[in-house]
Amino acid sequence: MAASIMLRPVEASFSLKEHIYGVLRDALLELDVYSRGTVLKLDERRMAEQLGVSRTPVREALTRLQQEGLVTIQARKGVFINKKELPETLELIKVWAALESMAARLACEEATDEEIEKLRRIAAQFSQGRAKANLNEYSEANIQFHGTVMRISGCSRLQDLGDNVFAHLKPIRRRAMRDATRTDRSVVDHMNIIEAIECRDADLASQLVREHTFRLHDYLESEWKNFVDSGTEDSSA
Amino acid sequence: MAASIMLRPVEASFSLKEHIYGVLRDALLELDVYSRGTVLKLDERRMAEQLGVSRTPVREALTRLQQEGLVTIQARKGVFINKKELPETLELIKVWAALESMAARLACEEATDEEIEKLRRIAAQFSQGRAKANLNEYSEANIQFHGTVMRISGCSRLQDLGDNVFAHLKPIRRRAMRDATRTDRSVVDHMNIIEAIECRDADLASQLVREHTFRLHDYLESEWKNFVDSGTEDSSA
DNA sequence: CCTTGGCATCTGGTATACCAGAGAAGGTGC
DNA sequence: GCACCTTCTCTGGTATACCAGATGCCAAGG
Repeated sequence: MAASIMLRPVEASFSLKEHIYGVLRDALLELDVYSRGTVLKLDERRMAEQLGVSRTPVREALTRLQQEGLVTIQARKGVFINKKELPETLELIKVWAALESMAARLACEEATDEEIEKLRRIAAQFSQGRAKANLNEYSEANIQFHGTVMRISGCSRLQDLGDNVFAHLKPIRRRAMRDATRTDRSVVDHMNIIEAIECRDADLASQLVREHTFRLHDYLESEWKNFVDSGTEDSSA
Repeated sequence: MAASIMLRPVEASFSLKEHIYGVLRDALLELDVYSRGTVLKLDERRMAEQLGVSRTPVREALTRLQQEGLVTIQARKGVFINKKELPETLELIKVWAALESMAARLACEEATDEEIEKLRRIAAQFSQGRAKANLNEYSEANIQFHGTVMRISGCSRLQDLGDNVFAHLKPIRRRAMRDATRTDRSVVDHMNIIEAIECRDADLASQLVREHTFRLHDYLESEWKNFVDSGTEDSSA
């Protein structure tokens, strides 16, 4: 006792391996792999040195990153950042559509009135006008919206996988956000989705989410060239 | 020039880490975690010794296995096999339903006539009667069927995730296979799914696959107690 | 100038040593 | 006999040393 100062327990089971995994992952997801000149090769030793740790935790992190699809490790060659080209990106979107449309379906059964209210609140943060005015804010609300749908589904596995896919698409979403036409459409979509969930219309909610996501799919399919910096002649095979 | 003998490249980059990952994964998936008395704790050192390698490749494999959800690594405690209880299993099935119903939808657009023919051939391997007569054979064809639908979708990411989920459900499927009533129903379902794909009816195909998968969901929900050996008092929280 | 063989070097893979937390076992004092 | 404290051991985490394949440079030979 004695004075009984409050000490919050040190973050339980902190480990370098975990920490470094997070750092690398964030860095990779934030990295603009589409601009020219981005270095695609990583160096275990250099990274370990920069982080002030040995190679071991770095390697464990890289192994996980590889399994997650962010990098490719080639024996005695090196670690390479997986540059996402159009086909991979479109596949990710399809997976995302699969997961979130199922989440919306489940949400129709599981959602409480409070949860639906929360969705409304998130969506209400941006009218069509405000969305265009403050893209960052809108982007944040957008992420929250989709995350909330996933959570309401009550299926944590669905949510985890969805978050993962979502993270991979983050750089893309950031770039796609600029298009004002899409923003408007997106706001309307969200409202319709909420209504479908409120009506407990699982088929409709599922369909709306799927169509909403596929709009991003089709948009990218036609506008991809504007996403990679002009003049990139990298795509060989 | 000059004779030009054909030489196939030696097996590309074999590594212990990869091999051990496969071995452990297969062992874990094959392991009957539902019977009493199954040891849930693993020992890095013992495993490394048994496999005749150092701890390093074993640890890398375990890290990947953890990310995959098969084991949980607790610092200074041990590595534990993740015993799948009913809730987790039901979540897996929902994810599976999400992935495969999307795959069926995509298959309606992508499938060539040959691919549909292949589906028919797989399904034709077992009539309702033969399915019951030879469960192993039916099981194999069943796996092939679902795998083929995923592949036809043309979305490799969908396929990979699906395979992974499918693998986790393998022990469950094996046990659920015994129920003759379900077998009959399953055969009919598959035929209907093929027809929907052939008619390019994406909504229908998607719906049929989803309902087919959810039949397993509901079945487990009601029959789970018969899957774990009677008398297991393990489920605490 | 082009080919070719060898060497220097870079990179991930593997083995091993050591660390510290967690838990159980056993001893000690009441 | 019971509670508490010490200590011992087991476990994963981390650092480090060494290995072998992959690559590229460079020089010798045609």
